[in-house]
Amino acid sequence: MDKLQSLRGMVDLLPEQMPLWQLIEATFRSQFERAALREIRTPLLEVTELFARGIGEATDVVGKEMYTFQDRGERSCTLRPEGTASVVRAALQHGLLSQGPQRLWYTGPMFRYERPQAGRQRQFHQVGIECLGFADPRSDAEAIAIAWDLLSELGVGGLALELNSLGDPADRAAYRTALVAWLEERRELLDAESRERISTNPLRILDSKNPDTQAVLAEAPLLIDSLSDASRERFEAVRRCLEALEIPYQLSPRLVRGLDYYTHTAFEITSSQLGAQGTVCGGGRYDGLIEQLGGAPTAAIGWAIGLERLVLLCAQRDAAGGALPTVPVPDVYVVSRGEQAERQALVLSRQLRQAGQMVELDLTGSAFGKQLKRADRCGAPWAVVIGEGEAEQGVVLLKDLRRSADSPEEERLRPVELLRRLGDPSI
RNA sequence: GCGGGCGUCGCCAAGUGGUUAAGGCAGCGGCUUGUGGUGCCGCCAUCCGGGGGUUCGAAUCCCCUCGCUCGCCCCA
Repeated sequence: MDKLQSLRGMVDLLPEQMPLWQLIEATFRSQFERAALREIRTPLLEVTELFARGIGEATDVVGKEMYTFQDRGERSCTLRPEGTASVVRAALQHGLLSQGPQRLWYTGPMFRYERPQAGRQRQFHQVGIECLGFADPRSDAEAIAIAWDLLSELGVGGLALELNSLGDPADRAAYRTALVAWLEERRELLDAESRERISTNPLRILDSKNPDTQAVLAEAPLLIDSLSDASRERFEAVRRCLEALEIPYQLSPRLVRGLDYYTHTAFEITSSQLGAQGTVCGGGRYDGLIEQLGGAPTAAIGWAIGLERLVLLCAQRDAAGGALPTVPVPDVYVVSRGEQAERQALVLSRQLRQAGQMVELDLTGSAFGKQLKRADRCGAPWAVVIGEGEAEQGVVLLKDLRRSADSPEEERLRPVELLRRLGDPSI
């Protein structure tokens, strides 16, 4: 295939798909506005070090999934694989946090060099929020509620909120020690990959998909049991808030997020309707990240939703209900023939647009029959026809395309009358 | 990085060794030089993702390669 085509995992969004995307975008904008979040936009390209330091050198994302290259100034640059590190960087760089806590949201493309599959591409889109400078357990619940309500408002079904607490770094270190000791005693019972991970990333073993390993793990110590009293109380406070909000959740003691910066509350919202990549929203608290990136110690919580996955869910919902948003159809289709008429049609189209109408102007110069056929097919309710005769008389022909064949409705009007007529919704 | 499935026109799709590769949709042109939804006619892949091989002969068999797709891993 020597035809030019997009890079692997980079997909085009075609006009037909855009109405659904726009509906989703409008929905989250409105949702965020009502929650007093403010939008922030950051560059797609950042210095590599931002992600190495923020997300963690040992993570899969940093270790093997980033688009990293040298720019012409010999700087190591990386296409952002997620939004949180960039938002924190921007907040620090511009001193946003010195103005108090910040509730921020963002959306845009992210890049991860992975093997594409259902619900996963190399360039994909996320929408997310980052609440910087909020430590109260209520902020965890508030953030989760915003995600939950957004998904509910979009009507996606089959959702489940999975919740866990990772504790603070000291809790995690204590747990890690306990878990490694426990695993070492049962090394022979684990699959090969999990055995490797005992030394590299033992917490991740808990996520193993291997059924035999899972059976062994059923008895493993739980992170929850290694939590300090303070961490445990904090987690319980978050749970009480969710209960007050009547947001159902299930505890997932095995839930370990893949980015190093998470602390305390970690959660995922999954859908049974997504195939293998079932997570539509993931997030949690990252109380250490801001300090890690050079700021003062600052508590924070955030999440991200994968838009391709959300679109998939909404499309399923709509396919079932039969109400996919569609591409808008013009109000008026303008047909003309003859040099003078064609020029008048051009001018009239602009006037109609300035008056707020959606206008498609036929520029083909083909026979009236052809132009009217296109007018009909495009779905517009009205056609305006300007021929040589009309052009000379300074009138236009307004045709009602929705009339049946036996009572063709057409009317000669002066352009000013036409503008008034089409501008009036009562016709 | 590792597995499975697939690859014929913009889209859907027949064809599975034999001379010119069905059909439908969309598109374009036409059917008494200016009037639409139907209808009719015509045009629209010298070529079957690409390369090599087997064969008298391949889109149909074999090999390689690229791509798409689903899954593993990981994540949103």
